[in-house]
Amino acid sequence: MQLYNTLTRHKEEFVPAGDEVTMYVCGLTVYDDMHIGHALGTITFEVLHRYLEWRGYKVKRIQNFTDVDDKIINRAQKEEISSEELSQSYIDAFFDDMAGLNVMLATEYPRATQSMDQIIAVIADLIEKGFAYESEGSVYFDVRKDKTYGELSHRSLDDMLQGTRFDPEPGKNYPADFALWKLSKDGEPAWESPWSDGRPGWHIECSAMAYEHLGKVIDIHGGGLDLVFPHHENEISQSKAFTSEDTFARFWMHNGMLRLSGEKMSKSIGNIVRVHDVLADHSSDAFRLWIYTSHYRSPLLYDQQGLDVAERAARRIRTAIVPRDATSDSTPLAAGEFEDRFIAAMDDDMNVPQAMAVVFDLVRDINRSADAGVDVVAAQDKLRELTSVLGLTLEELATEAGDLDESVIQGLLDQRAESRAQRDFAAADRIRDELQAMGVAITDSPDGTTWSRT
RNA sequence: GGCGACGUAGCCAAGUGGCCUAAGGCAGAGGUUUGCAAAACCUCCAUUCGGCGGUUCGAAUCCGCCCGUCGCCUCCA
Repeated sequence: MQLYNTLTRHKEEFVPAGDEVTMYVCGLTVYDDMHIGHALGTITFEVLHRYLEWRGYKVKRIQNFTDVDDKIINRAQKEEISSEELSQSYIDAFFDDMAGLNVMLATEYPRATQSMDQIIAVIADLIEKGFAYESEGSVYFDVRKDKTYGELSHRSLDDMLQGTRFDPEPGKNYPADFALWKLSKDGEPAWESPWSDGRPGWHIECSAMAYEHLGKVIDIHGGGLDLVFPHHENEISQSKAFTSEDTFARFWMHNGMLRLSGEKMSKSIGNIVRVHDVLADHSSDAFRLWIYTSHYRSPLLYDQQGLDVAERAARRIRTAIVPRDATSDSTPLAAGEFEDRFIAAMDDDMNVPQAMAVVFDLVRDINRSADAGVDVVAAQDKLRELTSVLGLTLEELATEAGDLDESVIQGLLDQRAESRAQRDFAAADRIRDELQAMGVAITDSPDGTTWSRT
């Protein structure tokens, strides 16, 4: 499988270093609801996980929660609850959204606050090795000690300093140095350390947790494109300093940003669409199919209509797995060619849009063959298999009809069948409209009438 | 200012030197089927890939310039 590696800016053949694929994905800072940009990134790496497993690899995927951070502290103070309560409530919400999106969970979800011993040990080691220094109760990483600093974002320290958005902190020896440990003010969450009662900087938790759960060198490190600099750059630097290895992650993968009205969807800009809101009137399949129209490294523009379009596309796939009777003796439809094409697409840097094109080609072939009476059972099984690799459920969106008494629907259907038998089509159509208004779509066929939720 | 990405049909979007007279989804047109629908199936729907030059036997794909959009440059998925 070829994967694009941000480090080398090329697609490279991916082979795990050991028996299982080790994957670390930067997760959320839990101070607010999850928005669909977070879902885009999460699903990108979840699909990679599903695909690698389907191809026979064992995968260990770790996704962290940043549950100590200035924004969490501020928000908790505003709501007059503890930081723990606040972050826990958003972690709970996160798992609700994961279930709603049919996301296969990661192997583990470590939290910064539960990895404090490990974080402090790494920082102490970095000081001992001379890569970090203490200053006024805080600890900073000395980026000038790392001659390869900038290798991921492909820029030199000089380039970075030209950015001029540096707000030099008094304790730093050098503006580009970053905090490993921060002294906490009164009333802020704090952990005991050799340097002060404080809390970890943002970057160190990922290195410490990756090391703790996956080892010194990991196969794949993932996250959003906006994390390349400084977050992942700093992770590489401090991790290499700590482990003395010449690399931290063999592959760095970054997904494109979700945009809303031209701008990146971001909590700080405030142009947010919550996962929860999208799932209120769209199936997870529709959300995924919408995402799957574009490649994971491309930016994606939020589009309400795009979700509606995807809903119809989802229905098209669901229709193709409805059981069909074979009435012909001809050879059953084989799906091997489609599977080969699916694999070829996915092996090319997870080209999910291409893989979806294959899926839709299979859908057409199933419908065509089934109409001709050909046995499509095996092909339908293959369709289910391939779509499940992409996390599709092929289940209908539960709507108000879900709360309806099915006997009521059946009663109306019986009435309509009676009307049709008497060729009173006006009455039959009235009942059909009535059902439609309830969210029930009906389909007549020679074998009778079936219904589904819309 | 520095680094980088993108611009393909009405919309979304794949394709990055010949298999492209360019996937797939949605929308649209005609047809089959149906009491009528819906769904499904068949046919059609970009001689063309932001613009202008260049390299090449050959370019949507490589190079240059221009126009437009976006990301990162210590909050960010």
